[in-house]
Amino acid sequence: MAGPHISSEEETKERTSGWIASLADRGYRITGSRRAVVDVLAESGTSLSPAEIYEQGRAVHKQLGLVTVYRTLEKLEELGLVQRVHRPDGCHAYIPALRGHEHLLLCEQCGRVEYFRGDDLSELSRRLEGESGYTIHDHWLQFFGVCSQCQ
Amino acid sequence: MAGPHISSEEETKERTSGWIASLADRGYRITGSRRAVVDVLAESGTSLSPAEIYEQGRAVHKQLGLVTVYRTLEKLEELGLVQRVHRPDGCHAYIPALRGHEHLLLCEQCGRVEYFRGDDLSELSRRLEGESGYTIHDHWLQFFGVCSQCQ
DNA sequence: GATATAATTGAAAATAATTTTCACTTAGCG
DNA sequence: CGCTAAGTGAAAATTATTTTCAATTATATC
Ligand SMILES: [Mn+2]
Ligand SMILES: [Mn+2]
Ligand SMILES: [Zn+2]
Ligand SMILES: [Zn+2]
Repeated sequence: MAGPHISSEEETKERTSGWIASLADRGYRITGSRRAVVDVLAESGTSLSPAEIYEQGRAVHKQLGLVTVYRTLEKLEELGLVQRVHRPDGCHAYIPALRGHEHLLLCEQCGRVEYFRGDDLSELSRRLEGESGYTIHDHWLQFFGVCSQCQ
Repeated sequence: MAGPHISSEEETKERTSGWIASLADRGYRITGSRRAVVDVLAESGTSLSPAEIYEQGRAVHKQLGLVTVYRTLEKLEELGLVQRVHRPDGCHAYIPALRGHEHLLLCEQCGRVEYFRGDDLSELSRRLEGESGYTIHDHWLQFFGVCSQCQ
């Protein structure tokens, strides 16, 4: 059971090419604008809003439009590659999506995002089902704190 | 350790008067508009968006304005009495705030909200602190399912 | 490599959600 | 009762997002 882990440069490069391949597989064309959005978000260790992706993406592809950032996020989300992060201070930023049974550890200062596995909430879940009469399908678990860089 | 629990009519009445008292204590005036917003949200078993509060609130106080709904929510939030709920499908709805160490169980169908206690994530939290170098301050835990009514 | 064509683009316009402005009203104190 | 600062709703302004549209371009086919 591996602990939370900042993605290495290797891994983010793989993520970038994987997302590009997924877009192509689905029949979407690979354009400079889409490449820019993918590059920026796949290689970011922190969550980014559409406006931030736009800003950073223009460094890669200067004619990038904000509209295309929205449109590309929509497609990446549909492919299950990115998702919104929910935070107390706002939920309009995106991250590489959780894969399988994963949860988040978030830095309150810098927005850094880490992924972890290995929680076991099945007992609690069963207890709640019994007490409430709900059929439980899913859960979210997020920890908030300050990363070592920010301390 | 009590299980999750739909608030009784008694309890929601108390919540309503408690919120009104808190607003008054803080020096805010008690108006028909504020009363309407408080009534609607304090007595609701489901999360409500500002527009829904506005709509329901007009049944209580017909000249209520949407602006005042926003302004009242802002004050109730500042007093720690209400908070936004975060859901996969959107985070613009409000609920009576969690009190102390509580978490949510949400119905995916009807929006019903239940509160529970008694999770223990301290071991997991310590493990993550050790592995990540973060100092963890807080966590969110939410279960999603279908309530007994909706099944 | 050239060509055809449907997908994609960015700018501008439209829409939706929220906030601000403002002239009028009123809750709550004396 | 009055006084007055706080609060109101309508309308305007702002912000985030989506839609429209004419021009461009990625890719399949030759
Ligand atoms: Mn889990
Ligand atoms: Mn907890
Ligand atoms: Zn940090
Ligand atoms: Zn339900």
